[in-house]
Amino acid sequence: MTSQDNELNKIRKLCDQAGMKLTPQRLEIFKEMLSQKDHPSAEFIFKKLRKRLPTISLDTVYRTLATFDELGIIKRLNVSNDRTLFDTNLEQHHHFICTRCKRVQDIYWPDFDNANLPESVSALGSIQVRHLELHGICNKCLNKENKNKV
Amino acid sequence: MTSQDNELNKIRKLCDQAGMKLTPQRLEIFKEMLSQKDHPSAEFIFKKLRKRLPTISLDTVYRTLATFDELGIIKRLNVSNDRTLFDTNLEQHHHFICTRCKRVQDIYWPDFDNANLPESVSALGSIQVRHLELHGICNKCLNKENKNKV
DNA sequence: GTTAATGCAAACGGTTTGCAGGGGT
DNA sequence: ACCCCTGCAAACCGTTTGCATTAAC
Repeated sequence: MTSQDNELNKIRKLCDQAGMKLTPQRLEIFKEMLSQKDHPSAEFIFKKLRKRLPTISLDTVYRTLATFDELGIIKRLNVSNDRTLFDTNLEQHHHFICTRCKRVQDIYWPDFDNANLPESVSALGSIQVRHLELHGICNKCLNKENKNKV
Repeated sequence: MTSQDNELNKIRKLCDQAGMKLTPQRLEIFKEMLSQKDHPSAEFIFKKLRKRLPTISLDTVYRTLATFDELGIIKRLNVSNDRTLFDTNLEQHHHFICTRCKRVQDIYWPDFDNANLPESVSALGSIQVRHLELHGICNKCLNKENKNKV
């Protein structure tokens, strides 16, 4: 069984369970999302897919991503003020956001995930998600900066 | 010297240093922001101020908050998808966001602020800001829930 | 008097929605 | 055959901007 078949089975099962039709658009959006290692916006997915599916519309991408988010297949991110990003990585992880190029990189820090919260914090309510956002300048941008100086 | 005078001196100095005029709108927006313990939106400030300054416009509030943000007097928050919130708390702190009522509470956790980042994380670039977002249900909403059950 | 800030209204841009036609089951 | 999904276009809504007027310096 190829990984293509695997993906197809996965999304077929997911649509089935949710009582949704498996349309070519949903399938392609699903595949495109999985192929993205970073955190694409709806518009990015739309532009990539238009090459394969010339008639696909941006609002279908939005609708589908919203549905996938509700089903828990992907997650909406709040990291940017201007456009919503989507995350296909469902593992517990955090983000490093470059203030220069806006790239969002995944971070894993299990020791922090497992650390106890201070009493003063856990007393505020029932805490379900802990998400760390680091902001700074990524190596790629730092290197560019150094090259310009020389 | 009253705290009113203190505030007035502070904002007067800030405007002066930035070569900005001290207008009644700026003064009142500044005062209103300081009086807010939570994280108001531009529209919230606008609505509160309209009682005192009936002719103030929403875009002046936006412009002023943007200016204050650039001057470092306040900070923009990215925590909500729908509206931008502003934070007057300049101390290093984090946020607990109630998924039910959307209230944003400040969190202090100096041990975490001072903890070393894992090598795999610090190697990604120059990290300047660490901001933790906890999501869950705040006590106020939990209490409401319990009352409804009884 | 000079210059920057305000208020108005209109633009903007990302996202959502109503609707009619089309495609999956 | 049924009904959900799509594509189109228009609405939506928070935010920004151009411009003439006004007010701070």
